[in-house]
Amino acid sequence: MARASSVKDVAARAHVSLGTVSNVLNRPERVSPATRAKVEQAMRDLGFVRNESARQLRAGRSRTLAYVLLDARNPFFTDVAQGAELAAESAGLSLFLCHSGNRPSREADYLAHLVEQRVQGILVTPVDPHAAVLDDVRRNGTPLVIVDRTREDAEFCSVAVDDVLGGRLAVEHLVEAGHTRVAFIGGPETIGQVRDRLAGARQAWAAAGLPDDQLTVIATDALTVAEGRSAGERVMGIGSSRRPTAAFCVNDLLALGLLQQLSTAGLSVPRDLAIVGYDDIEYAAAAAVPLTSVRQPRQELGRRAAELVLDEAEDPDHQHQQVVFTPELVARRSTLG
Amino acid sequence: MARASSVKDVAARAHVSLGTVSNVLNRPERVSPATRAKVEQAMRDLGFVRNESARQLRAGRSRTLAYVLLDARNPFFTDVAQGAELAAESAGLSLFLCHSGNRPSREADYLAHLVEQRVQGILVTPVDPHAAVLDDVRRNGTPLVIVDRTREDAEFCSVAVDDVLGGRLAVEHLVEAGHTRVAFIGGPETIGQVRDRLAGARQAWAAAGLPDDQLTVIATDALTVAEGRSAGERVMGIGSSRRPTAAFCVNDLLALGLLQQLSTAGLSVPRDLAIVGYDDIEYAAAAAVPLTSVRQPRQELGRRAAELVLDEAEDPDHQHQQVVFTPELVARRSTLG
DNA sequence: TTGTACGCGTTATCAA
DNA sequence: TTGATAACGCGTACAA
Repeated sequence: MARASSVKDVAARAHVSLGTVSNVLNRPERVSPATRAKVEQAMRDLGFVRNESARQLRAGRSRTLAYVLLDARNPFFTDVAQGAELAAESAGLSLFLCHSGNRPSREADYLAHLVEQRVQGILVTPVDPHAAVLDDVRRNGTPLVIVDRTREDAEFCSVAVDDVLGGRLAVEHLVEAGHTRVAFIGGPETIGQVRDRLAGARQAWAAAGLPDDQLTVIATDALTVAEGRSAGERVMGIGSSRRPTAAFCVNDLLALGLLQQLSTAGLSVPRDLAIVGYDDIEYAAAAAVPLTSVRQPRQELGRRAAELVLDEAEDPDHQHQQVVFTPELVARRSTLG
Repeated sequence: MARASSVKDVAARAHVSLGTVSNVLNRPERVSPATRAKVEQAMRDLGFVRNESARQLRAGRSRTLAYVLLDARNPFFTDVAQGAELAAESAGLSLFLCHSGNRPSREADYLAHLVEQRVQGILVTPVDPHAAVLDDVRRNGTPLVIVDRTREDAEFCSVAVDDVLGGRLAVEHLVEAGHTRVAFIGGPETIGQVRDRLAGARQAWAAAGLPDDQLTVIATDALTVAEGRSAGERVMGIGSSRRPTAAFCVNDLLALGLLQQLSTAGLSVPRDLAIVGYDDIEYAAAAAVPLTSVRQPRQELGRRAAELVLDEAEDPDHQHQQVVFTPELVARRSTLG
């Protein structure tokens, strides 16, 4: 396949100068209709396509945003991506999704590549929000916004959801329904979300005057359906006199696994065990027993993150902000019997 | 924030010429350890980052692949993306995911942008495999592979799965289980997959010597959970003497919706209705009643597509290939009672 | 071993 | 209205 044609080729074919071709592209009003037609014809003949690398080299800035995410298979992240996509589109930009698969090395690869590409801005849900790679990006001057994670220092913009509040909402809901023995299912605690939601759960529990030891923590190794099933086995292993009557799962995948395990074992939800999930993914409402869940404004999260990164890119007086959204409980049959 | 520093800045700071800096980057063996150290120190001091646009302009080729997909929220596509990601990684490339959201205009935007970026190659699951935008990409010389769709002409490489066979496997499985009234649920028929799987279903049905009118087609407007629920209502509206005893759904989302609708209505799966889905997404095995489903080698699909696009990019003698993978039925409780 | 000079494709300035 | 030319940052052939 021959080398793609350039403005120079177009100019030659249209018998005009290179500057005129450029004018046709960038200030068409300055060029006479006749020559413009000639040039446009030449472009069609040659199948001319602007070379974005050259434009960018010249302009010093690109027309793309990127979102580096942990796991494209988790609907939470793809919804966030969708929100960012909409914001990017209305700013006339492309959004590239990069899938780190939870691996620090691949995440670092992508970040480095994006910085080298001089993208306008990067959104990232990092494996570890304190990793030095993020600071490297900052030092190289590429705007970066942390999504769904937070850092104590105010070196970056971030958008997140109030997970402590989310945990509180979930447990308050169960307490109001009269439950006095509840299981908290989730882990590992290295994940900030897990810690925060547990903290919120404990706040609500204490506020209701319930004894500490009636809020059982069942630790999992990951936030997956399979772990949910295994947690279900452990819950059922608890003697019935001490068994919780409700469970709060750190995310919907766990809740779905738990639900499946219970119905396999012939138990009924919510009669034998009420369940609250977290994230309100599409499959939550579509489960065999529709799942009560804590909904996060996912699209809004992505949209706001994209706006912040653009502000950082364009406004010299940009101030970093930590945006915190408010979650909301959606009650369904898994707690309403 | 100041302009990012260039090789020129590094050269000035290290008191060497610009060519030497370039040598440190590209042929470090040619430069003496002493000056090399000096240059590397200057790079660190300035936070120097190569400008990929300039490199690419010079080199004429980029270091990225892209996958333009229909719906990032469908696990099928993200699994394909994962396979492509692995292949890209082992070739030392980045893979950018672009989400068209099933909209032809956004798909066209992305394809145009990628061609302008001169990416090494594009994988695409197009809204319409016959759309002219694909031919435009080809004419501009960017290698392109069609994923999970096919075209009759051999203008492109493509990777797909044998959907006729998949349809046959599903229905053969139901026939072997003794079902003689079966519903085919899916649509719209503008989607090639729907047509092919239906064709396969009919083949198997005819081969078993069963009468045409006992294979009922229930058309849906989309392949979503919500449509599955609505299909469920329609199935249940059929008088019990004529009601199918099994359903074959064109994808797992439909099957999950159907399953949910049935259990809401107090019917049992598979006793009242056996269900076969398609795709074998993670949630299929995790459903309240684990779903029998037709599995496609999704990661393999992505991996192979990436390999083909790289071959097209690198081998001047490249021949287009239509790769067709073989699906496989995974039997679970939704048909095994 | 190090330095100089040119070109990649585009855009913008300035002169004609 | 159109044309000539410089510059963006990098890589490389060639000269010193």
